[in-house]
Amino acid sequence: MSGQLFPQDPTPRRLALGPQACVLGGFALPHLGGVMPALQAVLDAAPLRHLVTPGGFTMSVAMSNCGALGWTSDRRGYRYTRDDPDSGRPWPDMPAAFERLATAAAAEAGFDGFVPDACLINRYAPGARLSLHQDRDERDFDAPIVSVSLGLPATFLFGGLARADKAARVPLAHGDVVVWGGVDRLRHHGVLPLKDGEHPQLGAQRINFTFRKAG
DNA sequence: TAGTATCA
DNA sequence: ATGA
Repeated sequence: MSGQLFPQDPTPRRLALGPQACVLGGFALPHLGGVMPALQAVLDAAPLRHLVTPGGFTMSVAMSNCGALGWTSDRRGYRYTRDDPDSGRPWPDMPAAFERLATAAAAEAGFDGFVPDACLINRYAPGARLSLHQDRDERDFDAPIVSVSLGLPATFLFGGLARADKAARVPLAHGDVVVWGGVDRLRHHGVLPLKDGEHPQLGAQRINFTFRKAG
């Protein structure tokens, strides 16, 4: 039962996290046939890597990107770049299957016309985590954030505008999508350390896509 | 402060 | 496991 927010409901499942924030249970599942091969191609061209924070710590989550802009971090700070700093080449194009999934999920959550130009790919091995933070490196905060969960279940933290606000704990399963925007766009969020396990399709890992309009 | 460790 |  761990991570099963929506046990036996066959229809579109939604859980409100705020006025303009929600979880869409299992929303990504019908799209995965097109998404998984594309993911493989993206990671072949831009391998996952562990970024370093401005404070000098290596992140436990391994990251890559596709789309016109990619999120990166190093000692100089956080930013979006056109090129992969590791290869010097542009980030791989965002696969059409990725963009369709993101746009459909946003529309389902009430954000019509979402066109992401950035997809951050996060890979969580057991133990990997992401501490509470805000997404504030984008040019404007008009567009929502669309976050897709694949593989092992995880506990998502959804806090408030202030970092000290108590964060809700939301179990996320394979295929769940979280969308937040509008008045909820700058809410803090994170992921608890991933528990060990084995997923039938993805093995001992969790993959997360975070779609944004960064530029 | 997109981090970690330690200690209640 | 959870929070300071």
